[in-house]
Amino acid sequence: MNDGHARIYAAIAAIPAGRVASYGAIAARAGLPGRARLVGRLLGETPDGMRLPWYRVLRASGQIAMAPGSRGFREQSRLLRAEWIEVKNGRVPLSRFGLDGDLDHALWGMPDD
DNA sequence: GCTTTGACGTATG
DNA sequence: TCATACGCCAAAG
Repeated sequence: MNDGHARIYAAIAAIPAGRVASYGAIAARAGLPGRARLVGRLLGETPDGMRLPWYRVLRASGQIAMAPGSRGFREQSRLLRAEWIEVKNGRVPLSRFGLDGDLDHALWGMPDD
C-alpha cells in the first residue's frame, strides 16, 4: 500500500459517526485534489472485513455510488440509517449530514490539523 | 504500450 | 432535475 492509499484510508476513518463525506472531499483531504475516482477505485478493492467506515462516503450529490438495489447499496443504506443518517431514495441530504451541515458535531473530529 | 473502464467532480445548458 | 462534455488516473485486457 502506498502513501496515497494510506492517506485516503485515514481521511475516511476521520469522518465522524453520523456524518458523511463526498469522494472529492476525501481525495482533497488526502492531499489528492481531483482524484475522486482514485478513492472510489480503492474502496472497490477494499475487502469487506476492512475496519473502515466506507459507507460514510457518498457522491458529491449525496447519492450512494453503488448500483441501486445491489448488495452494497442496501448494506450502505442500512449502516447509514444505523447512525441516524437519513437515506431517501438512495440519497442523503448533505445540507444536514455533510461535514459542514446543520448537525452540532465537531468537524472531522480530528484535532491534528 | 494502447484502449477501455470506472463506488467521481465540475461546468454548462 | 436531467443530459452532455470533459478532466482525472490506476487497473485490466
